[in-house]
Amino acid sequence: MTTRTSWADLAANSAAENVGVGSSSDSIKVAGSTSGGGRPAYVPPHLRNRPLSVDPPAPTSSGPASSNDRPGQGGSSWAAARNGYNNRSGYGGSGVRGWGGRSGGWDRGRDREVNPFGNDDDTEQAFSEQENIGINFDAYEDIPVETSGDNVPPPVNTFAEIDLGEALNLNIRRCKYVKPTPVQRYAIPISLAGRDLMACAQTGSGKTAAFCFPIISGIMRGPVPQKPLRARTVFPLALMLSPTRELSMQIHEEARKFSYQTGVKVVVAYGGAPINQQLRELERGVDILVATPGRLVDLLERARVSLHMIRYLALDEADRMLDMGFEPQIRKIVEQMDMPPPSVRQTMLFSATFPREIQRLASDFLANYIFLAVGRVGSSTDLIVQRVEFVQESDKRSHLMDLLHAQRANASQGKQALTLVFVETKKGADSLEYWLCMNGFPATTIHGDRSQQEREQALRSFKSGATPILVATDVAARGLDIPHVAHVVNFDLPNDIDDYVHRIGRTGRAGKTGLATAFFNDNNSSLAKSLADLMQEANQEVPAWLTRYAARSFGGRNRRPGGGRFGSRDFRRDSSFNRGGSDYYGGGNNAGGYGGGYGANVASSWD
DNA sequence: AAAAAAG
Repeated sequence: MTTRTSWADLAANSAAENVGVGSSSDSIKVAGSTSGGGRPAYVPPHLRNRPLSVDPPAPTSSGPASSNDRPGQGGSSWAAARNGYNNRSGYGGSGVRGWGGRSGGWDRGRDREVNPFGNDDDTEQAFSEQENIGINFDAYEDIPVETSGDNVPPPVNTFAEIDLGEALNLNIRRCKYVKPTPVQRYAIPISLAGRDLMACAQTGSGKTAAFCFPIISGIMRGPVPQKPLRARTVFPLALMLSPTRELSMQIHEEARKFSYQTGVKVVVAYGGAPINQQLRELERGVDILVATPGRLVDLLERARVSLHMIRYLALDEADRMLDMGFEPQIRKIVEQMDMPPPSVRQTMLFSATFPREIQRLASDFLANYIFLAVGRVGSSTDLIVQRVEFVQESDKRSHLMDLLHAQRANASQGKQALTLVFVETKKGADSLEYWLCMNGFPATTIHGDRSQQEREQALRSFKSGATPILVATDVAARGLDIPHVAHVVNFDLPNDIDDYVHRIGRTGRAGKTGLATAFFNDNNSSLAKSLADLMQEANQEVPAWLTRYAARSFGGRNRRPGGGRFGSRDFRRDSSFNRGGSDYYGGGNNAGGYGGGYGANVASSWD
């Protein structure tokens, strides 16, 4: 019963820190102010753009100041939309783009760029009173970083050292990014140098910005492309692929912020949504296309999109994109359509975990690439308390109920903290959701059998706190940034430790503590070893019974030969990489840039 | 074996 008590406490604490669930905000962000005196907390950069005050970002000297830049408030034009090298005209059949020189407030027509920062103010203000999360950049100093490859460009320490262009710099300020994160410090100079990149890094640490900034900047500086004239076919210059629709939407939203008033047009295309609207967006011109593979293939086969002019290719969650299910599709897009070869385009792959086999596949897409692994001090994982409980299948529901009751009992302000429950199957998700609702716990569910509308509605309803419990399959495991998730429950454990890592990474974000509870039973014995190792490395309490399980079970794919390590080592440095060995992860024992304290599976909350 | 991704 002691464990039960500690659960309740943990859940309550986690809940207490996460009660700031807004009533209607879809994008909750944290204060970018100084620490409240607590222990240093890591705040992902994309969560830092919460205004410090009601005032808009300080205008720069480059243009006349305006008190606000929201649409409908008149023709503010303080961001230099045309800044020297950016004189791109509307190609792709869209006519002239009119963002820069708009005249008045009446022209909210098709060429009016909606301010992606505009809608945040009201909701953000409400949160600024409740939260005071600090950004601890000192923690970065200790982060182990490994680079390999020829002539690796040196990292930078500030955005000022990088010449990204004035419009982009302005957006960086609007996002309240003060200083580049480690992955940005390394990846941006590498990308600006035109090099291909394979990077291990977490989404939450500014990964999206790390590949967006150089791409946007490169497009702005690059020559205005002479695109082939082909009716109804568009020729994007950059392609960003991701494994789920929601993640593509998220990347699109981020990229829109970064490219605001740069003249660079970002369009998203994914399945499950009416294609006609996406086609219309494309026809209005596209520089950066964010897409999921299926819809993109559709567009390519209809010849509505051509990859002929692609200069930049970015794969997010690259290890997922190249796993068994996705690989043929990705290969088709990258190798069998009209995309320029690796030596002509610039390719960037990002993922938290890079299994050796995936690295091998990925290297087909790259030319003389640089491998980058940005580690993280162990303390970051301390933000997530991991618990494992032995629960038989038949007891799972009542066990979950106990957890939820404890959370509810301890919830402050009557506001239930957000709980994300992962299950193995879509059917299981529906059935658990139904059961929870029947038992008085407002829940919703997200999985691949639901319509896209239902999926998006579920996510909104969860984020807003209307249904503070979200039952999800692995569709929600990767990359999604859902603020205020206090508790991740692995109702069914995944078969792959990497999936576990991605799942628990949905909590413990934005410097908040998070709790991750896993239900373990005989069905999960193959995961025992890797789970125990992972928890051990993250300084978590490993139950004795789990250690016993780990000792006697062999976990197939999850086993890490040679003691295993976090999969962030360049497989090219492995002398055995061309022998076709069966190692899942590249690797020897701590042979690389990571010291001893950074061993197996410390990937933890990485995306 | 399941999930995701086109319709």
